[in-house]
Amino acid sequence: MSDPVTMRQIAERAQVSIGTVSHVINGTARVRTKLRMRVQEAIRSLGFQPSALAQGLRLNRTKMLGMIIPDITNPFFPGVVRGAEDVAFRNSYRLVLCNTDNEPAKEALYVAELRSFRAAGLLIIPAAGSDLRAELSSGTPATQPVVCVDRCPEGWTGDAVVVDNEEGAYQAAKHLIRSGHRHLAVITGPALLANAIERLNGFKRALREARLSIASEFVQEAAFDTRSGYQAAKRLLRMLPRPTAIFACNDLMALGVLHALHELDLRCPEDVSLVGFDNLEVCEYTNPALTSVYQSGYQMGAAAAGLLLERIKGLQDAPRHIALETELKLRKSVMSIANFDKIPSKKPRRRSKANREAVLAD
Amino acid sequence: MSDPVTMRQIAERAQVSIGTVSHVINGTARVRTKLRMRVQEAIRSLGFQPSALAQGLRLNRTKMLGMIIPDITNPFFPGVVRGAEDVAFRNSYRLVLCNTDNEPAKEALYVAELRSFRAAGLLIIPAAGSDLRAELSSGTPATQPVVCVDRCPEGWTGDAVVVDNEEGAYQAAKHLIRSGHRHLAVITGPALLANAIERLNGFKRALREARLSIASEFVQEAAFDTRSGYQAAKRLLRMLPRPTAIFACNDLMALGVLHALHELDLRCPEDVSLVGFDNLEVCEYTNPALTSVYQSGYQMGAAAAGLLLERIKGLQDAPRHIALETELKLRKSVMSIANFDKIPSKKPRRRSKANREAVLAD
DNA sequence: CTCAAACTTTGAAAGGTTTAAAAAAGGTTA
DNA sequence: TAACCTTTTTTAAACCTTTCAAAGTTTGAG
Repeated sequence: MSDPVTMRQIAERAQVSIGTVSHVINGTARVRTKLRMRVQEAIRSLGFQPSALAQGLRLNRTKMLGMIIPDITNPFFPGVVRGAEDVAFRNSYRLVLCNTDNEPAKEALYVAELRSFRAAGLLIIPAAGSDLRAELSSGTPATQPVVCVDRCPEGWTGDAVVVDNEEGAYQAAKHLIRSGHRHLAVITGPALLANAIERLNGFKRALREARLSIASEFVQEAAFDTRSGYQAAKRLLRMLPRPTAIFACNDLMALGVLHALHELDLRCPEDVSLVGFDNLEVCEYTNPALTSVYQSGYQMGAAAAGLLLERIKGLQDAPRHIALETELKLRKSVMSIANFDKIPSKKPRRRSKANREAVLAD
Repeated sequence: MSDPVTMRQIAERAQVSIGTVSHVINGTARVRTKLRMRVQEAIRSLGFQPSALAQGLRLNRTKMLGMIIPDITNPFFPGVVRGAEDVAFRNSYRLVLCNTDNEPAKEALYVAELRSFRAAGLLIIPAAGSDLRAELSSGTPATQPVVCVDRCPEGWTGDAVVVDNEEGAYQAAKHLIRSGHRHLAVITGPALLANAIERLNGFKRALREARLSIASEFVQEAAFDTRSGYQAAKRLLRMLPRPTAIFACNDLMALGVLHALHELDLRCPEDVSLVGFDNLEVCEYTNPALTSVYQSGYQMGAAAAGLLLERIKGLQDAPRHIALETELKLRKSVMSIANFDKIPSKKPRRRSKANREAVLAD
């Protein structure tokens, strides 16, 4: 009742050696029916569960996958984690969750620890500015495969599962341009993050193709969170001429933009159109519902875990770089220029001039 | 470079026995300065990291905490997990994350596995209808403490960290009543979940105190998710007389209500007021911004992990039942009856009669 | 009926740590 | 300097599996 059952006890009960028990359990050798039955019966009646620790020690690897992410509290990541957990679970692997808060030091700590724990493999969404290669170089990568998820650190040549950020952003910008916008602004993520850069590149490509130029102050860097998105929006909306459309490189920042717009008494999409990236659930419920570039965190996590497990099972290919597709989800936050004359006049709830300036002065 | 450094190698390098190395590392015995220095130097130069597996096997416990939750994808849970991870991390414990999807079978599996893994303790948000006591009874609870989080299974007498659901719901209902509402409806969570029951009780207490009765069909059960909240709302909004206010026992269901309202061309809060529970981030961005009962998932997770760690360190108190406070966050989704005459008339965007009926028929 | 071949089963080591007990070293006193 | 007490260091077992090599058993052919 109190202490867990070990193979030794099974062996005693079944009157066989421990080795035989192991062979029955793992099918590592033929065992005559009679003994096999006895062992199975003993296992059933005593309720044996092998010690994962002893197994790990002996085999020099566990059934644990390390999942290192910036912050589970960021609504994009739970989907990724869940996708990974689901495929891990189906293969009887488990997930150790680690939040780095984007601090390379914490990331390095976790990597070292998971290695010492003989995690079977690592799924990593690298911290901004992390030097993953250095962190990994002190061990045997052959026995502990690593797959980068969502973004790669600079110079990463290993496996990775990401999303086609460039194309997604391109589609977003193109949609705005097609809708007649000519003064586009963009709020990018941290310049250290590969996905932020790719999205910016896609955005710029669409402008280039449309022969539009972009003033450098219309490219504002923020931190992929609501607060910094809000601040960046405040900066942008103060400019003259004001951009008529903003592409926020993720939805959290788009939320910040919405907040800023509201505070400045500007209407979306009548005064400023907005497109986000990620297509979080919240997009359906914002006011107005947010047009956004869909990417499936779940699929990304699942694909990454799938690839990682293949590597664990010994797959020896060249490193793979899997880029999932995105899809622009149209909602209500973009106004077509063709409709400009239909914009209803503003409601009188407009703030007093003094008040507005106060807000702008922020 | 390739294989991890073991104590044996440290011992060789420092010209001492393995036991001495262990004593230096753990401070389990006095070691003369000279040897101690040699050992420390060896550790430094070879870069030793103890094998958590070997330690776990020897000590019969690891530095892992099992965290079992229904689904990390539900936006309330990431905060809980993060709170737990933060305090675990500060105490050099790590978290193994397990999603049960509210399936007791999956929960039981995880519990058994984490036990076999010698997790130091378990943090569990029980699945609906789980019999945790049974799952736990087959092992030695003394060595593996368990803390229930967010809700307790029926008859649970162990440690728990929850929120004062009853009071939170009471405040929500009271707010609606004070605002002049008399036809209140409630969308509850699964009747198997303690927190759902408590919230319903709080709601009913407020009604009782105000000498209001509630028709049984104004109490609709849903599953704490958006979809079922939407369906419950559809049922409610079809009734005559229609409730003038709805209390949704969590925000996800409130989102569903918002969706239903929109589809039926009813306005919130002019036609129907709405209060949610959880105060998710999304409440700020919905249309209208959602009044909701705040509870801190982060604090709950942190408190639970704190208590669990105390138990792991040997605290022997009577079981604790910690209930955190809630706070009603007022936003725009509740209309005061005093303002009823100020409601602007509906805009002409109202659907045609035929269309409306089609929607109602759903 | 014997012997070899094929198949089963067992024994023991290994994996890396902790720790109780034994051994060794160092120090003190007579 | 011997005897004795402390303090320091080492030894070896234990934790629970897996697995290789060795020992044991069965089978079938001659």
